[in-house]
Amino acid sequence: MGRSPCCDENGLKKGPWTQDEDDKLIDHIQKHGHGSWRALPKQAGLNRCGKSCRLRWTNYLRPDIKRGSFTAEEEETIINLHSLLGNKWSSIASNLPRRTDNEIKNYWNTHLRKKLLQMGIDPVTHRPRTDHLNTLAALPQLIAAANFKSLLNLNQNVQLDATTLAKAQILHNIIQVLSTNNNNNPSSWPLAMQTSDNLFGQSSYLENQNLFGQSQNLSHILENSHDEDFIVKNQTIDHPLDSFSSPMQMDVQDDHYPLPLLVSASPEESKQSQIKIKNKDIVHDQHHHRDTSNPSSTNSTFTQDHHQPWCDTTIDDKTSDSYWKDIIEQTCSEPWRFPE
DNA sequence: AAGCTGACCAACCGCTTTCTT
DNA sequence: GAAGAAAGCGGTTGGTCAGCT
Repeated sequence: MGRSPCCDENGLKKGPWTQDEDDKLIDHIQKHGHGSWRALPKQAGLNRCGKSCRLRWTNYLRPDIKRGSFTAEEEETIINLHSLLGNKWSSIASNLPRRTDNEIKNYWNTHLRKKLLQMGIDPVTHRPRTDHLNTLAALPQLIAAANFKSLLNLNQNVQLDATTLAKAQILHNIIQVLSTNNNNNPSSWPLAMQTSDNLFGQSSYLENQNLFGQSQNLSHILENSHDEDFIVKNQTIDHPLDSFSSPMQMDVQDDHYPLPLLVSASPEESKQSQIKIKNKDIVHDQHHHRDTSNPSSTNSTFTQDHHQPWCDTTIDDKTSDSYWKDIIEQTCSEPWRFPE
C-alpha cells in the first residue's frame, strides 16, 4: 500500500499553473482523455506530476465546473449535508452539481463556518454553542411543547406519522431535561430541541430542509429506494407530559412494539437507538452526527397505510451510515466525460 | 505611501482506499 | 493473499489581494 511517489520526483514544477500549462493540459485531455494521470504529464509535455495535473483538471479546468458565489440554496444544501456527513466534502459535492469538493471545502471554511458561529451554532456538531445559550432560550419551545399535548390523542388508537412521533420524542426529552435538576445545560439537549424554530427564525433546518435538492425530499427517496414504504405503527409510546411520574402508555395499534427512539436524548442514547427500516442500513457519521442522522428527525412523511412493521432490520449507527451513503450516492452525478 | 492584517482560494501534502498484477 | 501503483480524499499551506491604520 505504498504511497504514490509521483510528487517526490525531482525537477517537477510545483505551484501556480501558467496559462501555457493549462492550455497543454486542456488540449491533451480534449484529444486523448486523461487516461493514466501518471502518464499524462509526459504525453502532454508538462513538467508536472500526474497528481498535480489531476487536481488542476478536476478543481479548475474541467469545463463543467460552476464558478462564482454560492446561492442561498447551495448554502442550505451544504449546511444540511454537513450536518449529516461532516467533512465528507466529496459526498457533499456530489449533491451540488458543478461544484468541486475543494471549492465547497474552501467555502465552508471561509464563509459558512463563520456564519454558523455567528448564529451561535457550533459548525462541527451543529449544536448551539453552550456559551451562547442559556436555559431561558428554551422557553418558547417549552410553551410550544405544552400546546403540543393536543397532538396526542390519549384515548384513541391512531397511526402517527414519523414527524409526530419525532415531536413526541422531543417533548419526552424536554421533560426529561426539565425533570433533571442539574441538567439544564443546553449542550446536553437533544439536537432536535436545539435546532428548533427560534434558532434560525424559521423551522429547524434539519427538520425542514430538503437534503437533496428542492424537489426531492427524504421520504420520497426512501420510498423509491425500497419495495416497501415505511409505516410507523404498532407502537407503544409513553405520553411525554406524563413522564414525570409513571409513564402512561398509549397503544397505537394492537401489537406492542417499543417506540423507536426517534430523537436521541443524548449522544450515548443515540448509540443504543434502534431505527428499523426494511432492507436498508442507516448510518451516520459517528463523530459529527450521532444525533442528527436519524431520518425520522427530518420532515419526512412516512406512509401510513402499509402494513409492514418496521422491524425487519435492526439498525445501529454503523449500518445506518451506509444507508446514508447509499442515498447520497444515488444522487451522485456520473463521472465527467468530455462532450463528443 | 507603506506596513499590517485578514480573507480568500488554488495547490500541495500525506493518508486511505481501490485497483492491478 | 500480498505488494505495489493509482486514484481519492481531507487537511493544510502559502500566495495574492483588499481594507485598514
